[in-house]
Amino acid sequence: MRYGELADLIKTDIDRGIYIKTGKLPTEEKLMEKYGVTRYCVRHAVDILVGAGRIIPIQGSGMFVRENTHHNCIDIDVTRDLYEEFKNRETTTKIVIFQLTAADLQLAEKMECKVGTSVYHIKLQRIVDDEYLYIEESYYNKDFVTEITPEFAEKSLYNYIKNELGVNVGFSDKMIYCEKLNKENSELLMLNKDDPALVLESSSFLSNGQKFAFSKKYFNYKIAKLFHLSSIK
Amino acid sequence: MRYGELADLIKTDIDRGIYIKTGKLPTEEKLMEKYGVTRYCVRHAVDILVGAGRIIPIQGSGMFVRENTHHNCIDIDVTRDLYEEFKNRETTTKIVIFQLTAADLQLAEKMECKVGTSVYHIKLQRIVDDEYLYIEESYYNKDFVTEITPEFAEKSLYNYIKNELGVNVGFSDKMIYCEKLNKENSELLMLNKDDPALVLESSSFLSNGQKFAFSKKYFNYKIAKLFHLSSIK
DNA sequence: TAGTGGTCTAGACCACAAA
DNA sequence: TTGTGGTCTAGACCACTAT
Repeated sequence: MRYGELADLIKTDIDRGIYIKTGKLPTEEKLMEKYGVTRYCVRHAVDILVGAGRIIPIQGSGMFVRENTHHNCIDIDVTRDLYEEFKNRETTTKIVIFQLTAADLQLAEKMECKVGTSVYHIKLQRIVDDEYLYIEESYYNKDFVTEITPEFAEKSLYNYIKNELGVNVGFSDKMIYCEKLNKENSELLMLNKDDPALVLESSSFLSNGQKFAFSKKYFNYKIAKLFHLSSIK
Repeated sequence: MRYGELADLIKTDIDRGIYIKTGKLPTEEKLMEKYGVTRYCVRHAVDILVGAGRIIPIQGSGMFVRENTHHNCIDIDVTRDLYEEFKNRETTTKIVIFQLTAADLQLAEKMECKVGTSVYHIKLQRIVDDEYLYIEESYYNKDFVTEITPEFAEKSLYNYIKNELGVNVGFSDKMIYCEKLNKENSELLMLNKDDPALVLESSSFLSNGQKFAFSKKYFNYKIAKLFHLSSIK
């Protein structure tokens, strides 16, 4: 078994709550026995969950599980695929803009591509549990993301791009700030002009470093909270 | 050499720009030779920088360096010690509140401590390059953070707590959202009431899981941007 | 002192990218 | 095909926690 798979198994167990009583994982040795793997595999699997903030290992004491107490909050690292994140909730998507355009100077700069490159431009509203949670305006370089349809844009574009189009997603930069809503966007969020918005800008790159997407999400400041867990060295 | 030390060395080299020409690190083998360490050490050191988003390793191709293009932005993971982050810039701190109080019910809940526990309560303004960048209101459980003085509160409390008091800092939770400023805080940021604020709430825990600090930073929405780099598995 | 996680060695072979 | 990073083995010993 690969350590990535083991990490998924352990994460599933944690989410199922089977370690809630003790508050900690079995020892490394017991995990080795339980899954029939070597220590290498166990440690690397655990490392993944440590990086995600789900496990706090304490030398000499054990590997403590952090139950996720942040309900109704959005993990910064999953904002790439909020459709998936909200799959167990009542989610509606309304597409406001869906078009293929040629990049002008400004867009070309933002997308790090040549002027004139074909770029998908999508804008949508996401309503979760009857609340207007966020609006998203995104751009995809057609050289890499060759074919998008509105049907997929409504759902998980990330999954589609990665699995159907076989795009090699590598890494992403995120920027978080706050600004006053303009009239148009405020109406799309059922808020008032000049109300605050939590803005999350995201640039996505292929594993070879080429930028293939840029998106800007405007979260409803009344309900949206992002969270981020981290261990400190 | 420990892999943590090696990570620091490599990071320093990256920051000094010695890999700017090639855009990538030497191969693992060359790093092994250069520093006289084993592959274990090199890989673990690199892992740390990969986790921090500074290196993108591509199998078969090399370890590419991501130059940090986010000037004037604040890495989410360094918000624990912004004094250190801004040490090369003109930074002024004004303390608004500095007191030792007994936790009431509300504060006890926030600090996950007993009612009546002694808690430091500090509120300050941070002015960077003549701009009112943020205000911070923080609470420290005196059971763990035994002695704080205003002099240290003005500077790097994180360093002081970790190195002078020997507190075993383990991990932290962060929550990011957006709200309208009240009158008092808006004045401390030289903004207007009901202007937006980017809020970063942070809970800090000892490595044994006990909560020792809670803080809330209100960033000036006109100038503050947070960023976060991540690789995607 | 016993048990737990952390660091490290010295290898082997695999998977992927570029030439 | 070659060079690169990724996965893995089978150990050893260290550092810290709890008792």
